[in-house]
Amino acid sequence: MSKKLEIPKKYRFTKQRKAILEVLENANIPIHAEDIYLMLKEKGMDISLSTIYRNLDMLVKEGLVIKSYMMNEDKARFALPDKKNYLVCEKCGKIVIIDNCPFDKFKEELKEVHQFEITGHCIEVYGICPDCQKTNES
Amino acid sequence: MSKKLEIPKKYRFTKQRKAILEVLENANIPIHAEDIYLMLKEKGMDISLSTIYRNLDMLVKEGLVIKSYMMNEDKARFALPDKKNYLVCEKCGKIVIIDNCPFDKFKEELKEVHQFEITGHCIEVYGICPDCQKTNES
DNA sequence: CTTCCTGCAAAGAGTTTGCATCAAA
DNA sequence: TTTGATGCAAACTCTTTGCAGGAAG
Repeated sequence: MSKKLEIPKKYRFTKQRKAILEVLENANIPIHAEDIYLMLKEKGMDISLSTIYRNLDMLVKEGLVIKSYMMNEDKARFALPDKKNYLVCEKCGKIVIIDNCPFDKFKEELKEVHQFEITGHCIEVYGICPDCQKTNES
Repeated sequence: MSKKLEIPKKYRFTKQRKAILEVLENANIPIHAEDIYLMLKEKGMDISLSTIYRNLDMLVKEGLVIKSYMMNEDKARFALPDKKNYLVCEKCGKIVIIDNCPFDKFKEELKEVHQFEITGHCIEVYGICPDCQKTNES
């Protein structure tokens, strides 16, 4: 489905970069820079947060990674492009990825109305997840 | 179209709050806290940034204002709910509000697939605006 | 070898908080 | 009056940057 992530040849293939990419590939929701840091620390890797930020910046610049912020959170989340559309439960914070995003029709309409040449999008939807609908305690 | 903004009665109606709301009502795109600060300063009002942040927090908590972050920007933007869906030009940064968001059909589909009770959404679309399409200099 | 990358520590930027004062109600 | 709201300055958190040492090619 999603093509394998490749670091452009103009960058060196260091073990830190490799590790960061692996974490992103295994994550199934957008995660924080610090999550990556902690996961790698836990695996016994000695990496610094600034290395993670520097590499995430590079990946975002290259279009390989999507950076986003969730409502009422003030730290960035990072994910591979196929995880950029998500549902968030307002009660428990659970995140569910929306795949097969039916956004393309919408995109056509937008293109005509605003004459923008559309290059990308990011959709964030809020709601109450099935579990939280059951437990009706605020 | 959009209903008049009302501060819930449990809060006092101070001149600072009134001023902040006015700025948000007059803004036609999501703006930064500092934009509000500068606009009010310019009008001769003596207000502090922390008051602005405190009031924006309150407004967001009350659901009267939407907080969002734009890609490659690390400061929050605030807007009335009718301006939460927008197009951003990747070249010049121009922001165009999407109104009559054709998102409702999509919403139904999401509801069925994920069984979330949808309460809100925020769409960010990237592209190249008509002006930047003409001037083909990177 | 050369150049890019990393880790560390310090700096920056945006946002939040404590506290005394002020002003709605 | 009473109590919530403000302004100021200091504190915080996330992110970025400078620099010297390290590793990829």
